[in-house]
Amino acid sequence: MDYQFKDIEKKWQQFWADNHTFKAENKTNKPKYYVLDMFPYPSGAGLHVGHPLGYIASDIFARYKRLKGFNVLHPMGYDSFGLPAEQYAIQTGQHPSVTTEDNIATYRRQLDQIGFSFDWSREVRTSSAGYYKWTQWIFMQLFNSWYNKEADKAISIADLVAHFENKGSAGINAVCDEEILSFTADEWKAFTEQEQQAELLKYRLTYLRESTVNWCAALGTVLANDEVKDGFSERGGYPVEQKKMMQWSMRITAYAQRLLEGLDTIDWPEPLKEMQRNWIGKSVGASVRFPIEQTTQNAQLTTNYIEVFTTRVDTIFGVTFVVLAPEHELVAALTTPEQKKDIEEYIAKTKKKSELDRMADTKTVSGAFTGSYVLNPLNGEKIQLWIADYVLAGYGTGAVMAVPSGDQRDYLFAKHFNLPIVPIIDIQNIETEADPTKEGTYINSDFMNGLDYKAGTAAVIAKLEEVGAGKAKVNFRMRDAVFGRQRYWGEPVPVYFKDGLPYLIDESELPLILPEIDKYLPTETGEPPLARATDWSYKPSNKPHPNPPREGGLKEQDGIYRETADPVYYEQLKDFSRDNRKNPTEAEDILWQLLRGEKTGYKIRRQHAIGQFIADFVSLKKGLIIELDGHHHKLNKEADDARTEVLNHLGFEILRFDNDEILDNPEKAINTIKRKLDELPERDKTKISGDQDEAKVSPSGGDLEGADADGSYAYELSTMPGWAGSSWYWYRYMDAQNDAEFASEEAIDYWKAVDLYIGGSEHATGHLLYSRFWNKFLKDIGKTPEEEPFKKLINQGMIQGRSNFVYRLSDEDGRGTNTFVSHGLIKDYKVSPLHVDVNIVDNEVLNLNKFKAWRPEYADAEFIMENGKYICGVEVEKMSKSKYNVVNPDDLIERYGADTLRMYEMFLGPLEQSKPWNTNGIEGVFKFLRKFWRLFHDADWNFTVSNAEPTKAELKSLHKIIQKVEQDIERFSFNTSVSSFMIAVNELTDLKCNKRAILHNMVIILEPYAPHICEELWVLLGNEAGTLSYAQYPTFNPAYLVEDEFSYPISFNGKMKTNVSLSLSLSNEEIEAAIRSHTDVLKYLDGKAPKKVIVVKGRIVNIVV
RNA sequence: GCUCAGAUGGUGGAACUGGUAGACACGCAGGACUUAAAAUCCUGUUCCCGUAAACGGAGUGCGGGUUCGAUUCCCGCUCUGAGUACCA
Repeated sequence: MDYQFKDIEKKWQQFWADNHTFKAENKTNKPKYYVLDMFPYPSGAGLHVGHPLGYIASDIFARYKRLKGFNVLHPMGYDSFGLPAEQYAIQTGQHPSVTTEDNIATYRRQLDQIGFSFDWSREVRTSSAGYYKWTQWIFMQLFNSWYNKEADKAISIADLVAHFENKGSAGINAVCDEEILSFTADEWKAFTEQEQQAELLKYRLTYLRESTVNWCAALGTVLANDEVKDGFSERGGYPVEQKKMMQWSMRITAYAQRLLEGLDTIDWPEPLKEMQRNWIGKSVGASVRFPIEQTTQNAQLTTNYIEVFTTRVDTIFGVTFVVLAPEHELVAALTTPEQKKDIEEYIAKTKKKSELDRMADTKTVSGAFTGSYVLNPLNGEKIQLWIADYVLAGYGTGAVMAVPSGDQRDYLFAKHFNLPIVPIIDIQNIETEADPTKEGTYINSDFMNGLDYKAGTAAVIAKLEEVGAGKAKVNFRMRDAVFGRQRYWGEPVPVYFKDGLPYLIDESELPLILPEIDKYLPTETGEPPLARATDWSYKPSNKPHPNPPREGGLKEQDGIYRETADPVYYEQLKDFSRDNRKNPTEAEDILWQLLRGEKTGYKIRRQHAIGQFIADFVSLKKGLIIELDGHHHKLNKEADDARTEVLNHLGFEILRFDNDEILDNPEKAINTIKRKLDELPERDKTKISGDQDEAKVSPSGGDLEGADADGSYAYELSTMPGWAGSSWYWYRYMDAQNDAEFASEEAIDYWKAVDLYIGGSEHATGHLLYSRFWNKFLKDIGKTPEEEPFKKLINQGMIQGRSNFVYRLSDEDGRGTNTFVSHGLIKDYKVSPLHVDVNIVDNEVLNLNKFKAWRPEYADAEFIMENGKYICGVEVEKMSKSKYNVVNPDDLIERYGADTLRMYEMFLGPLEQSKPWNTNGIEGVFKFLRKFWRLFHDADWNFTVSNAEPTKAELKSLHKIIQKVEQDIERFSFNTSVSSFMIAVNELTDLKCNKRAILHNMVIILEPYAPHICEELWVLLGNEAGTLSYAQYPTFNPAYLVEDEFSYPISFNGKMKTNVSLSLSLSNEEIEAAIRSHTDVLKYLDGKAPKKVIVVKGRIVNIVV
């Protein structure tokens, strides 16, 4: 039979699933190997061709390791808490768990048909209670721990309490908040419970504190730094502002040094390590205290010095002014009455500057003088105290000592405000700019004069310590990570409040189940969505948990729909409408072009907020809503029906269209709409209270301050951030069903750490850093054995989209015609480019019939072609629906099969390289698999293999590929191994080889790449089904590759001219003699004598003339 | 600005420690089979000169250098992509 990939692939996928072929055991006598993929967030769009790239690579590696005799753990799961499902819930009322469930089903179907060897019995979902129980549990361990600098590890908070009770705060060296108290054991015991808890909170590894956060009003939540791009949220692009809020934080800074050092012990791509190093941002320097001058001291001051951090403490005698950040807490107290106006104006100006302006404008020098002075701690010199926005409140101490001779920003500042510039190094050149050099010796520097950088720095630090004005210090750029957001779809934080202080719930109460709520937005007073929960008010008692697990389904759906929106909700809704308008779907856009303005005779608005909903299109006058059901709506019919009912109540008529109806025949839809509009009477507006556009909006921004103070609720309302669940999931795979522990000790001890982790570099400073942090913590508390969780990491490159264009001819008035010009001819015509679906273009040649069928208005399209073909234009862009360049793996599998897709994705280029997707070469891989299939079959497609002894040439081909593929897999060069397979099969085809001895081994080594076809052939060869995955990998035997002769390339002055075949047994002298007298060589020498002959045995001969 | 990665035919890419540049595949051109198309197979395909072959010349972003020999190592530059950004 011909190669029937569809039947074969279906058959074996079923077989693997039925027989649990890839189930990993937690204990065997085989060596273990753990291959991990970054688990996906199951988005509504499903997989595109770029997603599986890394999964295919890891699958090849996992299968290869199995064949090499390893017990392989290769699991998959879903990072299923997150914003998109929640956004969708807000807009539609659909419960995020339902959306998530649907999306996971799609992912699973798509993953299954690619033939991955995942052990699905270990699947995890971060949003399932059985999983987040342990995320909450880890949170509790962090809450119960503090970081002991002495031991350089996390220790139980109980030990800290014991120490306080015995010795007070003396002798504790902890990573903790700045403003800890000093007390004796007796004083500690005299503290109230509340005072003790407040003090302990300053030490805990997860703690509450007021911090400046990135608040995104549109999303109603706090975002992590890596979720904010240029002052806008990464997801959705909404504006983000800085805001103070009580927030859960994780003391990741306690681990800064270990996170930095650990990088040297792991096999990760250098750029990725570099990103983490920069993110951690270690700088070694000193902190120095500048006493505040007597005359400017006043009663409001809480200290009598300004502390700065510097990496160039050696330049202290070059300090000519000190600068505070405008937000520095001492600014007000240090401003003299004469300068008050200046300073206040400057601060006001700075505040107004948006994040964006500040970034765009790094050149303008600005600042203001406080009127106060500080003293140089080493020579008592009087120094002006300024404020300026180039000093950041969030880094170091929010104050710098300015050395204009050595720092360019200080230099510009000094020039601008006419402050002194003092050179301090003899060879410094400060004519036009600062000179940060460390060469030379010091001048104008008191006791340092004549010393060099190294000696000078040591001397200054010694002196500062002697006078108590400073000490050596290491500073990190990394901040503690915010660990909470005011959202619904995440892990509830297992904490309740007493007297305004957090306490853990009892461990036996875990999991603390996410409660049901009626809608997914902050409350009117700005509290997080969890405040809406009516069946959830956690009380720390022995009563049964008040929040039993949800039974699923949409039973309470009706409750979601109210006829009027509350003002906060409505304001949010309008934000979403705005965003929706910017990103219309294809069908929406087509319809909008036909409806916009008053083309129908009535004013139509699109993406307009009504009640609790956003209508796709609406005529407010006639009360007609036009809804377009995209793909996702189909999953959602119940919810849509319910909202139709509510809208009817409000006096609206609803027309619903399928996406395809619009795409296929927009004219028909328009006619239906027009008829309806004419038919309908004017809407009865009394049914809805007030016009929605004029709804009063509460000014609340969702501030949480004091939320617990009035006792209105006693439980934590924020949920954990997206990175919580993904910071430990690789341990759950080791023992996914365990209900007593996050994973058993035996399982963790067996699998230890991930041997190979494959995923994108976009997680460099998020997931990959937080995971290392939690891993170190889990090790500290004795739960896991390894300091680093991911031994080796490979970044797969991003797959970009590759768009195709057609060129529509314009008429004299510049309007588009229905004629299209081929790409090579566009310079001769007036045309406008239009995206065309890449799936109807083959090697840049447009399929004319498919194009005519693509859109009804192109049915009569005419073409100006070149050489009888219509050639499309090409551009590399992001893969996106609106650019019609999304290539879906489903379509390719339908046409070529999973084995071809797997091999083609690898053949595309080096795994780590980003590249545009291009389907052009896929035929070549498909042909290769057919050719491979044909080796086992005769001309009539009958399975025929010979038991004859293989020839020397056949064995050579085989062993060449065995060696090559092994080398390639070990260095993750999958593209070259695919090429080698093609070479091997081409050679064996030329040799007409159908020997069992050869083909048996070929099937084994190809299995990781193309498992389905190999399983089929394996059984045809007479082996037992299912044994291939664990077959004996063939051993490379170099004896088969030994040659007696080598065809030496002969080059003259490095230019290759000819070849001479010689025996490999000859010595260098014999080779040289043979070459010198060879007729071909003599011909090239043309009578001249060679100056020198270089012989590299088995490689090359070079003749210098 | 800083840090990192990269630049090779019409295209994706190969050349692993300095040793025959362009493997493998796509595309293209020509041919076989066929009434025809598809499929399949064969041949050619870096560029320039040349009808073709032989032969010759140029050639791995640009300019230099080291070397018998450089896509590979060194110096300087250009461009592209990614990360980061007043970090004291």
